[in-house]
Amino acid sequence: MIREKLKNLVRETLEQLAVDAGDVRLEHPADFSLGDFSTNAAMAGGKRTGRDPKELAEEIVAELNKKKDEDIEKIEVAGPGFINFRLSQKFFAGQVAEVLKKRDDFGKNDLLAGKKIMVEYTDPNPFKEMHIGHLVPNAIGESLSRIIAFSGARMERANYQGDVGLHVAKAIWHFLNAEKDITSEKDLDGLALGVDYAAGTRAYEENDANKAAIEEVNRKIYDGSDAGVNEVYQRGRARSLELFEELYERLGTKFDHYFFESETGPVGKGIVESHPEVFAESDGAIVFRGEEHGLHTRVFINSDGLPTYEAKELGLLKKKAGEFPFDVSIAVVGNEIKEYARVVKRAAELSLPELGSKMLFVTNGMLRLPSGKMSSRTGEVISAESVLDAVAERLAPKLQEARIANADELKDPVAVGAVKYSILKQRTGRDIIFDFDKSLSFEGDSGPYLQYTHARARSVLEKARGLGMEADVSFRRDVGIVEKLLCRFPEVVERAAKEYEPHYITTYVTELAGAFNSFYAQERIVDAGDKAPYRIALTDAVAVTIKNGLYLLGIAAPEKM
RNA sequence: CCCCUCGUAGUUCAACGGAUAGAACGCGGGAUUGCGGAUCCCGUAAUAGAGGUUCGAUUCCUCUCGGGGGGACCA
Repeated sequence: MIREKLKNLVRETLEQLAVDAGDVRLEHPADFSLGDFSTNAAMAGGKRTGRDPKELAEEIVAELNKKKDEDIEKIEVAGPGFINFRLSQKFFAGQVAEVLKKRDDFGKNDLLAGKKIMVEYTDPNPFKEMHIGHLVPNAIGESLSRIIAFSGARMERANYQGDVGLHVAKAIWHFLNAEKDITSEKDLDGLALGVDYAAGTRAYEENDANKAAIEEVNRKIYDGSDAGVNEVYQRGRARSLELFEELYERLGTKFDHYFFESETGPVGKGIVESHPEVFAESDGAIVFRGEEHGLHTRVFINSDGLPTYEAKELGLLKKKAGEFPFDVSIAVVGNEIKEYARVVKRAAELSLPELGSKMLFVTNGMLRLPSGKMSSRTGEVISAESVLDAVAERLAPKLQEARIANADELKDPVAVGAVKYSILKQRTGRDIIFDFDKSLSFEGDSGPYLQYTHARARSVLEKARGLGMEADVSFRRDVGIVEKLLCRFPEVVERAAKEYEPHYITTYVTELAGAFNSFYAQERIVDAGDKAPYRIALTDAVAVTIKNGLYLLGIAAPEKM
């Protein structure tokens, strides 16, 4: 890659001049007019050797100029001592050709080659409906998965679901208590979608008799002693998982592994019990003394002998490794888990040393409405599905103008894209303000903007093809921002993979789409002039890159819209 | 009280210790009636406060103020 080439060139020259500049760093100047790459080597070197940075920069440039090849047009000193590189038209034209050669593979890199990485995300609870909050880890996890795979790793997706616990008991108790019929489709769906859970929760808080009855059901779920409970449990659980699958499909996710708390609990308990040197007994519970590690103490097995979230997490880690011997295990979890996760990781490092060090948590914030948290006016939790439906509804009028026969088919891909974009446009870990009226306008900085730009480019290409015009990178215009941005895509993907941050891709694709739209407004692509073949090639390269970028965000790229 | 985290245009977000802090929405103005106007162009406006480190700080350190999360049997 050109970056490595330039870096080596600078390194070599510094060595030759006997200048110690520490770690040589190459970056892109903030302004395209300054050049394509710049290094602060002279400033760093000047400091170490006590020399004037600008003077040293001139000396380095003089030496670099002797070595430059046809990819480099100009090397110059600017500002307080930056050395700026300007690449040649020939280089950029070559890059456009490269994009067209690689097509769907453009942007792939080998940062994680040879690594096995498991990504766990979404993590809904059976017997409850997936809510608006699940959209965040789903969008982040799916995007991370694709970025990681694009960076050369063998990646597998995992989903971890809470199929046991008090929330399940509440749902089942209410279902039985209300004498609902498990063979009724309507009752079954109500159970799966959290209707009984909500009512059960109210009953639990209402009086002690209900509370005791629900706790009794909870025990029966654990020991499987009651045939009636078992049947409702099994059917309800199965129906929940089925409904989740429908939503995963709509969102564009397909998991390779499913883990359940009913399985991780016993495994986790076993791990805790077999490591008395790590865990300690306290007030009838088994805890991990986090204070000794600058953290806080947490209970792993409660005084009833049941494993808590923390112990289950250890069990999960072991089960994951059993199914897929990973080098890194990433879990996308909510911010509120952050502090627990640190304790769990430390405990895992001590009890499962070969696995604990491979644990990594990516945290995500909440999806909030501007009015407050994530519930609607009535206080009901907003379901993930209703959010997508609402966005799709908003799109309907605009899609009437779409250039495809069945505009209805576009509703979902565009709605999902709009929602995912608003989640992935910002750094992970912070709350996302989701405003139907403002932040989700489909103009400017948005998912539909990217999809529209892609469709527009495809449409131009189709027209060119209809006229029998061929792309050709050898007829070039003056290189513009579009070309310069195009060849940065692979390094953007690499950075996103290195930092586990999808938003770098979002920012980049938006910038590229903007640059292309400006280009489109200024120059006619398909015309009789001799520059048309190059412009067609450039348009194709942009379409390929936007499509790949959208893919990495988990957003569809329709041919028309 | 302790730990973590975040404070950037009116709003929602960017900025790998670097050059004039960059977009979008909003607001104001405009686009030779030519490939898709869900577009493009111009303008408007910001680093919470005070110190420190550095040639250079939105970024690192300290304190203050403000928001969010966590602090033993729920996740």
